[in-house]
Amino acid sequence: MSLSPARPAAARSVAGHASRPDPEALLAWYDRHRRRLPWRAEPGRRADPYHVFLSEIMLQQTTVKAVGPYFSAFLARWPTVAHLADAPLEEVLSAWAGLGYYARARNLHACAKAVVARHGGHFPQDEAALLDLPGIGPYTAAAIAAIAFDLKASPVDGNIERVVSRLHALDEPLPKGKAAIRASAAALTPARRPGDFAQAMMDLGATICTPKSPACSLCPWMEPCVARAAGDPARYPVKAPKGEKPSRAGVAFLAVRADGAVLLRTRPDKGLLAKMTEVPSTPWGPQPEAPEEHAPLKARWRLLPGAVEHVFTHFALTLRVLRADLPMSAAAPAGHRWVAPEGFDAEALPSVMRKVLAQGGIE
DNA sequence: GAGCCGTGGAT
DNA sequence: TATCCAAGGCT
Repeated sequence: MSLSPARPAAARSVAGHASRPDPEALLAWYDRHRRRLPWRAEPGRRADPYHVFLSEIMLQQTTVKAVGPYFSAFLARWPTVAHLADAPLEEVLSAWAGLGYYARARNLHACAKAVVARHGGHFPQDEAALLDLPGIGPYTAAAIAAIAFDLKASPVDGNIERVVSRLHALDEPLPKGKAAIRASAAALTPARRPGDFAQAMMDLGATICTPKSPACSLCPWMEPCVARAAGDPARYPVKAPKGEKPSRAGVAFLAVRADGAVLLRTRPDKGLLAKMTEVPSTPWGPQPEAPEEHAPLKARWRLLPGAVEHVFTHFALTLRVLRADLPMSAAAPAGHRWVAPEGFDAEALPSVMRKVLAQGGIE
């Protein structure tokens, strides 16, 4: 790719030519408007690498608002990476329940163990070594390197993709166009305050350069922005069209014992909701299956009114719920267990299963 | 490279 | 209601 020749930072636009975006202008904006977030250090200081790591994993495809309470809870329960490494995986999964993308929780735990085993409990100050850790990909490795250690790294998340593609009017559809965006982002990154620069880019994307109707008049880079000059910044980033989302259906078996305990089991080690807790059900397929042969135990099953609707990343699920009330003498079948509602918080119950329980009036 | 992997809020 | 999307990574 070709870069425009370097010009003094103070250069102003010549007729028809936008000036080069000035990193210092963005940093000055950041110093005035930076968001206060639980995982961020005070201005002028570096954040704890463990805090940066924990927040970055939680923030993958997840909103700041959703992460807040989970971040606080994890930090209170496991104050250091060594504490997290020593925790049982089941406890980490139950603490993560509700946040989604559960492979992150399994990798978070594996990563904590690896940091202790490989690096003596300290995160390596090296992008390549960070990238080698489980659950840490190109974005997160660069983010930790930049934010925790102020190394000259260029994380590219959804915010930065948007900012950079607009800045240069890069219109090659994603994901193919990501290479050019990454190169542009790297070229923009200054040697001074690279960590603040990365966070400034993300804050800019989150608050000014938003997906729809961006607030260009408030943007420190309004003048050099090519998309803004062209009049339609919201067109960027251009994305490849996505396919249809299929539907699946199933029937869940809500067995309730006389004392209120519910029959639960743990999902398989791999695939959707791996190792999470579930209410037993038929397989989820394109067409609902006959429930009889899938019931966990013999009982008088009654169909509850309504259905549970839940949308996963790549399919939509409709779950009808059968309920049966069992006596105290009912034994849990192999692989199943009775769990009282008071014990739900200690279970790794994903949201879809909370919905199933709620359908039976249980919570 | 493309499919898999959650959830909830905004528009 | 439908669609998008939010600090992506793994296989």
